[in-house]
Amino acid sequence: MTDPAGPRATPTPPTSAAVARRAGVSRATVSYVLNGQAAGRVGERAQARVRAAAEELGYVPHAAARSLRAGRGSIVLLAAPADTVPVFGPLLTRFLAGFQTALHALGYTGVLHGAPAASPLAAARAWAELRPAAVLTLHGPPLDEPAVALLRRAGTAAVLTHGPVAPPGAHTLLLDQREAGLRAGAHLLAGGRRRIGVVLPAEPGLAAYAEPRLAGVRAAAAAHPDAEVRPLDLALTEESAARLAAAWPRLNLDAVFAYNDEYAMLLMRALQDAGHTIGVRSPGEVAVVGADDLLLGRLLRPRLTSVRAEITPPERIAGLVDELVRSPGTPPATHRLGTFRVAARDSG
Amino acid sequence: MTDPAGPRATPTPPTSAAVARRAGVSRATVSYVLNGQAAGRVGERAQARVRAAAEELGYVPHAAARSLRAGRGSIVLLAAPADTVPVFGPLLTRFLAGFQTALHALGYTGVLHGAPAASPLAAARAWAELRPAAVLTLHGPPLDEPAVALLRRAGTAAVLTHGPVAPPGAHTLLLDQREAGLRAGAHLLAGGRRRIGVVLPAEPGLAAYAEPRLAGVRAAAAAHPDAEVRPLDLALTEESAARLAAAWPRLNLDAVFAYNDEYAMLLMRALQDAGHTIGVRSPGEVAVVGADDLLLGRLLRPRLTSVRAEITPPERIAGLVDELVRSPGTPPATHRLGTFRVAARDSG
DNA sequence: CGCTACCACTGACACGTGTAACGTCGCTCG
DNA sequence: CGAGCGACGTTACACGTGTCAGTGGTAGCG
Repeated sequence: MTDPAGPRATPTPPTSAAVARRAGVSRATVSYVLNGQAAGRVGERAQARVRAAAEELGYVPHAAARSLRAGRGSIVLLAAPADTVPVFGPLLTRFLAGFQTALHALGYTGVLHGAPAASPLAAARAWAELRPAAVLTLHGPPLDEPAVALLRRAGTAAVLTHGPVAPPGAHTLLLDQREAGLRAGAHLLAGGRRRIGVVLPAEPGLAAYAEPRLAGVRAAAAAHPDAEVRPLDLALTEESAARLAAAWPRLNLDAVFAYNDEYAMLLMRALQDAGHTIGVRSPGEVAVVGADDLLLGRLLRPRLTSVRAEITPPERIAGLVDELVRSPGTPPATHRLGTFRVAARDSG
Repeated sequence: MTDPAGPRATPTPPTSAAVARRAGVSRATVSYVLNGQAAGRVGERAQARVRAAAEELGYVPHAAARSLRAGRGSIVLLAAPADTVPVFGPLLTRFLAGFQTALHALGYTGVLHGAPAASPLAAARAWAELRPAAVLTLHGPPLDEPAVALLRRAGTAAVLTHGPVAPPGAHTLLLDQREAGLRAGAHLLAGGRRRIGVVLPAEPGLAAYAEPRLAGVRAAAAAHPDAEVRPLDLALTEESAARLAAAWPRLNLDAVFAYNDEYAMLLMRALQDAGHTIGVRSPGEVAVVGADDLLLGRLLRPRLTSVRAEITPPERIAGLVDELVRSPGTPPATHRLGTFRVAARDSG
């Protein structure tokens, strides 16, 4: 373990004891000063000396030691199985940035960890090792019961998971995917469409989203006795889209709600290439509605109609997390993560 | 701090001492067994008892205590200023997923942290608190000298930062953006184009990439005395693209290399809407080359030509990190993160 | 002058873990 | 029979931090 090659390979980070020695005070005094507990306990001069010493040595407190002592850590873990990370859309990444900033302001360290998806329990173990103050999932398969139990047992004060309903002990972050389908379906039905295809992505991580969206469309269609809803499988490749477009005449549909703007654009282009017309002006056209309202959806012609999630401001969620961490007895509840709205354009 | 509302709010996580009590052995024995150091020290029966007890209690080691004892932590920090996180493209997120999995296999915990961008030094402080085994940046403004010094002083064994050249003490991860420009420029020149516009994104975080790409195009043009290269500003909005398209005739260009497929598509659509033709078949057409080779680039017509980065497999980078962590004396060097290649399609 | 109150600090402990050093058996060999 | 020796465990310390309980010393007050 001792490496003769390294000259002074790891020059031992400065500790609070080093700061104390340099400032000529005790270690306790250093701690009080650097944590703002010095009022009425430590004189001005001593405080100044401590601060100067800390600055000169480049002292940075050791988070591990601190959270060991404090009993609870200060890190907030945004957990995501590794294979779902690539799926992160611009919406989520934008939220993520704001969230981490907000957490920082509250004294936490927000961190994103994509564990290997092999076993969800193994992932939870890896997360539990960090003894995070809170764990949230926004994406991918939600935490299951054993995972939540493990985390709770490891002292995690707040566990929040997305999905329709969280296992016992965990709070629910609700971005009701059903609502997305409901809005899209209602929009298409109001436009006179009755035979609606719903694109289900073939990518495995996304089924958890696609199912409730499909259910939402079905719920919207229930109000119209003559409406018909049919699921369609589509992978994110040109070949897959071409296959679906080739089969289109047999399907006898007049509208599609795609899982995503990307899927929508892919399919729309394939339909156009197969000779179909996209839009809602005449009954012969195919109406297409996507989701996420990507900028690129406006580049195709006609412009893509899209269901957009309006996410709760990240500061609000950060505040919620803080609250839950500080009063860990709070009974689990459901918290809205956002709502959906249709951005109507030309395609549907 | 004591919360009367919480019944048994935090049921104190099980420690190795609890496992030891339950198994009827000492704490040291537990440690040996659970870390695989039991060969020849602990009998089979005792090992079995320890493992069973750990399982029953749901014991998970406390990473903070462990890294406190070990001196160095096991977390590998992927650092990114918060405002650059939304810019993560599919390439990087895909890399990220594989990287975290590979790190996990090597015994590290890979974690992504977007610190508030306010002060780069403050961000480095936040990172240093975690005493990570390694810190890398792939994106955004690279680490500067004080940040690297702070991290090194905090005991971080390996600091790797992207960008043309790393500050002293840090390794360089090279994804040579100049090369992207070089390839795109060479491709356009080989296709007969001579007056090349280069799109510089108005978004602030991206200047660090855009500059060297521009330089690369200039370098490619240097071989042709009659070639001309002109920078163009463009924001990622339809209005900005329309403005640029309106000014197009005055610019007298016959090709564009855009920062990104997104920028490329945006501009391409705006040019088309302004009556220009995209392609390379006739001299009157405008050749467009993007970057990143997004699937969506193939949906527009003509299909978008693109410069694609071929990123080093994440396992390789993870192995490199492990190597550097284990022999911290290694003098800083430059490591290739990938190379660029042109995916030629119809637009340029 | 005695008592209290306050100030400016310090000593010491606990948090959970890994591991080097140190027993304690039971057995074998000289 | 004692010494030596594996096999099997344990005792004890260190890591860096936060904070409770003191501890002198000085000043205020009756």
